[in-house]
Amino acid sequence: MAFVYNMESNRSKYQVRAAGSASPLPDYLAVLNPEQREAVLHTGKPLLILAGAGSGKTRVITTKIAWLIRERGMDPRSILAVTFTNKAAREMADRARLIDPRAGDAMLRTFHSFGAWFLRRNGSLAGLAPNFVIYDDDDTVSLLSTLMEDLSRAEVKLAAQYISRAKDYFLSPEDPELDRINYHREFRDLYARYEERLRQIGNVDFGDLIKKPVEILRTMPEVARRFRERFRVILVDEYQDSNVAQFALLKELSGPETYVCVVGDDDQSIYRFRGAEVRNILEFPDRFPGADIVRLERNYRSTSPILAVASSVVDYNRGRLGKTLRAERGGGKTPTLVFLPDQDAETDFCAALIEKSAGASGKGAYAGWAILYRTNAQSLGFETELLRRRIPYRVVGSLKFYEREEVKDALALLSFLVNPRDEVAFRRVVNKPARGVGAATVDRIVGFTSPDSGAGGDLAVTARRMLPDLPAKARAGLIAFLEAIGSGLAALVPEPVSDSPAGDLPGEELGDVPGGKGEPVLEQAGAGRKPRGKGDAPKVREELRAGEGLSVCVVRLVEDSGIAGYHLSHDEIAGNQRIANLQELANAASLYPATRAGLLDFLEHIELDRSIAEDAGDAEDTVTLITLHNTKGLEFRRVIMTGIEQGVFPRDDKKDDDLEEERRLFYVGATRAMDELYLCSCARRRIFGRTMAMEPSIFLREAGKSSLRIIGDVPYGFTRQDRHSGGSGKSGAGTADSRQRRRSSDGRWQTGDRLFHDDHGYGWVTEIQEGEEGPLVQVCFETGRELRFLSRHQSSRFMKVGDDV
DNA sequence: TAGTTTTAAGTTTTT
DNA sequence: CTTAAAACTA
Repeated sequence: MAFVYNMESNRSKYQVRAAGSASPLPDYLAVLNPEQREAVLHTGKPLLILAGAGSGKTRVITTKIAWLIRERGMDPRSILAVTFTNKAAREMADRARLIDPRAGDAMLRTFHSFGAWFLRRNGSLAGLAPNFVIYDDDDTVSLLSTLMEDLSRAEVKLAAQYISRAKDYFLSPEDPELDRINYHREFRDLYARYEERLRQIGNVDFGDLIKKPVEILRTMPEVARRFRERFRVILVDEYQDSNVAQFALLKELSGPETYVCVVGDDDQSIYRFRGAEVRNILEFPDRFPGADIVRLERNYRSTSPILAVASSVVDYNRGRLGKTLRAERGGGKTPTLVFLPDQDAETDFCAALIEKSAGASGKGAYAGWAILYRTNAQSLGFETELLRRRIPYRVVGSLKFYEREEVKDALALLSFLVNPRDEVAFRRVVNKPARGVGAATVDRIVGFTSPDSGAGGDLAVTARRMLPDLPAKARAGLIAFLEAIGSGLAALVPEPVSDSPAGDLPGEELGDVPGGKGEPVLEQAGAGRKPRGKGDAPKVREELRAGEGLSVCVVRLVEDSGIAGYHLSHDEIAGNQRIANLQELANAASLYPATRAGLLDFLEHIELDRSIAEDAGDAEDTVTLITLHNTKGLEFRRVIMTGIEQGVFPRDDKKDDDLEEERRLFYVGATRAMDELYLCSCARRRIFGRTMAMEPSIFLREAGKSSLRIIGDVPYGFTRQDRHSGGSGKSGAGTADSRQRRRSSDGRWQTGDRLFHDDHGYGWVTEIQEGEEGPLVQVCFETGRELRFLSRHQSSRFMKVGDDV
């Protein structure tokens, strides 16, 4: 059987034959190195693949999928491969299909997308209707704020984070272990009430997409059995980023017969802050007894000087599985460390460097460059400078399309259409534009809508029933809203169509939705029938055009609800852009059928994949601006890491485990570079509009100055002190020293010192405590306020003044 | 209640 | 500095 395997020609040198083997290996296996091949051909026991950066991890997974189908006669549909990002899932599917087209039938999804798929089919076992909508973090906060009215938004956000973390750790409100997340009684109650409310509404949050499937699998052995029969092979990518709940899901899905293979790199674990549990990978051999480990330690991406710098930094971490990455590429340029006076000089340096190099090389040269930074906010300066020099660029990951107000409004309308129990969506749009339906009315409606009120929790039904009892103004407004919803509903083709563009496997015999999908969710009688054109739903010029499929529904909802008109009239300048965004949303919807199922599918895809389709993105010759986190899995010929200063990278509140995570982030960033690596560090930086003095990041010292070509004004003390001999894991010593120095040069604070603070005016020091984070200065201001400061953090905000002032 | 002004607060990272 | 939330006024 002939097949075509696309591969870069320079890899042909790996086309070897297996030693001692009489028959030649097929090409797609011959290109692998011995360790890679061992990983691909491994069977029978659980397998942990420790894959260093650039060691051909994706190739191994995709090849393994193809090999299982091709050589082991495995049904593609019995293979499940989970990743963490949609991009990774797509890439994996594409590459696996290149080796064998049948791989397209394997289930390749993100953890969350798999969870949603599972719940659509089996959620009813946990009391979840199949028409649930997925709440994002914003919606979660909105819902939570209705449960804790007297708290500020910031406090609600914090609570939402705790709940999200609790679910990451597979902790329910009644779990004793919940104390580890937050030991307050109130939190436990709040969490319980939130869960109850979510259940009544019939929606799920992100955490539920993992947690609920585990609960179902644990309590229903026959469901678990069915899934274990279905999926004989489970592959997990980026395993170091999995959390406790995801581990539990993996455990429940895998029986004694299941072949489990996880791939990861403990040095690239950078999502601890959102619940990733590095121990999942560290303890894999214990949790899956008899597991084999294959190490992929040959790096094909970076030249050895680059790898040396990256490894040197991450070597300072303790608690690693430990592996030695070897560069297969010899030679190469020494990475450059650039000391710059300030961030303007930094942007200028980067732009000039790229201009000089790429401008001269011509075609395709810009695409080789990437500028990396710690926080999204840092991208602004680079954008303006690149724009000024007419250097083409693209910013990865900062497209907040689905977070825009008008888009969220439209999505809320659509969500409500699908699930009229959705309180969050209802509150968001029922009085937008203002229709006289105030908070009092909304609270009344929501209050009357209990699950057993006969309306089944349906807010639209309750609202309609309450119409006669409402004041005229509110009544008229509510009618207008219900009409708009009815109008959107009328745009849907009534008969249930079960196909979806999402590529769900056809003929899914595994746990089909009970009762079918055609169940009416919203009564279509009354308001929706009313002919339009009464003037209460003004057409928004010809700005919005409905195309195919679901876009008809989107456009009609947006126009008839008055959302489009609201945004257009509200802000003349931004309005047109907002209409354009709504149009883009409608365009995206046009790919889906105008059915209830299509709408559900559309919403699910938006919730789970926020990245906007970058079809042409790969082909374009542009510089990439990207956060360090977002670079994982990517590679560039030339990489500039910027803002490598204490306080920025690492952030200065990081210590111990968090600091180690930052160090891994450095490792991830540096190992993206194939040919050239530049590290930038500024002496001054504007933070909150204030210019602050910065120190070089401790990571720069850890990189080893002898491994770097250093240019620019080297800060005092940088070259003098080299890294500690022996290279022990003692991190943070350098920071402590420098803090000490800076503090003493300012002069220590004493009780009675008078000072001036930019925001609070004059005051005097009343007390000094030695806090964990340095001296804690208590100040009494002339305004009467008493405040405490960490002198280390705030030193530039207040200054000592003499007695004469 | 809606829209405005004032104040404060915060800048990781994401499915 | 930018943005979001609280407070205020018409």
